[in-house]
Amino acid sequence: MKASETRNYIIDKSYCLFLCRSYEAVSISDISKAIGFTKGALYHHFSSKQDLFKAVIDRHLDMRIKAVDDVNITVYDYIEKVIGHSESVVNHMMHGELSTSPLNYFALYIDAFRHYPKFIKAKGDFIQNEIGKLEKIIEIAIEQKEIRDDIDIKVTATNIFSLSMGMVVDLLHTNSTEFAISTLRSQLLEYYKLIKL
Amino acid sequence: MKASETRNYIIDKSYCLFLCRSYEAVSISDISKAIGFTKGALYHHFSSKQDLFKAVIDRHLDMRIKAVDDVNITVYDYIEKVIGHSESVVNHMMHGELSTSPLNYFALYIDAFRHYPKFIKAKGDFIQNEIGKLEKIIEIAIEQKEIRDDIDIKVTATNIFSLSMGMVVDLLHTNSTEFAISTLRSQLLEYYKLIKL
DNA sequence: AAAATTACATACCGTTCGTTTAGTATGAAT
DNA sequence: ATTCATACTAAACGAACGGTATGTAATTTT
Repeated sequence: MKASETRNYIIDKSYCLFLCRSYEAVSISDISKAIGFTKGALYHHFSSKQDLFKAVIDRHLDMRIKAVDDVNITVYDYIEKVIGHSESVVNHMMHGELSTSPLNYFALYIDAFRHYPKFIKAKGDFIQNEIGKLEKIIEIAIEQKEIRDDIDIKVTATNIFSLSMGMVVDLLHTNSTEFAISTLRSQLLEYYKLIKL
Repeated sequence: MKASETRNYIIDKSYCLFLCRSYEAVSISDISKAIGFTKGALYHHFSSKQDLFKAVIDRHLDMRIKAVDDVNITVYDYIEKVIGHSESVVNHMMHGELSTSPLNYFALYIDAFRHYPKFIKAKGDFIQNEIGKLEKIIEIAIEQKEIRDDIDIKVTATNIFSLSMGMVVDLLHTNSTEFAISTLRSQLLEYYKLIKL
């Protein structure tokens, strides 16, 4: 088999294991068993366990998750987009080919933070950028008289962002994606109701 | 030394280790070194690693964190209480005797979920109860004409709760507790501004 | 004071860890 | 046909893992 194919194959299989258990809890032997190759083969493609883990994170936990790229939309459209995006992310988590709990994704993030230092910075930048875009959207929405002008733009952006993050906490305890998404929708729309003109 | 004292001493020391690394990453030998006793002594007080871990969680991650016990307060007072409570929790995390990142607390929660099943239920009940109390407070606040009566009580309670949870995400990327707390204050007060009469 | 229990230390169990080394088919390039 | 890198297997490495059996000093109970 071609090297790059095998490499990706190993990464994908390892991803499942790292996702469902922790970095330390998954052993090289476990992975070797899962991929159907010996440990030697594994070390032919990756120099160490950490090297493999980094490859897994790069491939599967990268910041490709951009809900919004255009700032020329209304706040209402932004909220709709965020809901839609959250829905697809959650569905992918829960009902994807490897159905797992959001808890596991959280745990994988933390493992990434701990074993792949550059990741925590990337994630921070991502959030900062995401809130920045939202501020821009709110600014425009005020000019366009979509929403009230007596609100604090920065804080409002943070609030809306926090609400979408709050869903994650929800998901940790309720196992129904439908409920979590509908809660998120209610929360965001309630907030929108408060700020709209 | 008395048994119960030694036991608590071991729990406290283990707590530091489990907090800063993960359950799997901390070995019995690590703990043995940290407490200055041998492994044999350790297994005299605890029957297994998991048994020790459960004791750590029971002692240090229990649900004693109740910001509010009285529902006969205004929404404004509730918010002030939550801010004050969050402040003390965060300060304990960051500037306590063992100064550590909120990331570690998150990780410990997840470890507790994974290795101490009853914990996830307890935490879920706690959140449910917390939001329930908040609903009651909001209900009264509407009757007392403190806040608007055209809001959805359940959703509003969830929103306020989500905002305080959002701070945690903040803390994962900013290392300044002052900033995180002042952001939380701004967020909650901004929301209060929107719902007050 | 004798007996029994407690609180620890010492030494070791079998297993598994991440990693390395040596060797072997395979297929392309010369 | 021979060379040579590639993609893998098999086996072993020392270190560390969680856990236990046995021994002993100190304390408490009788």
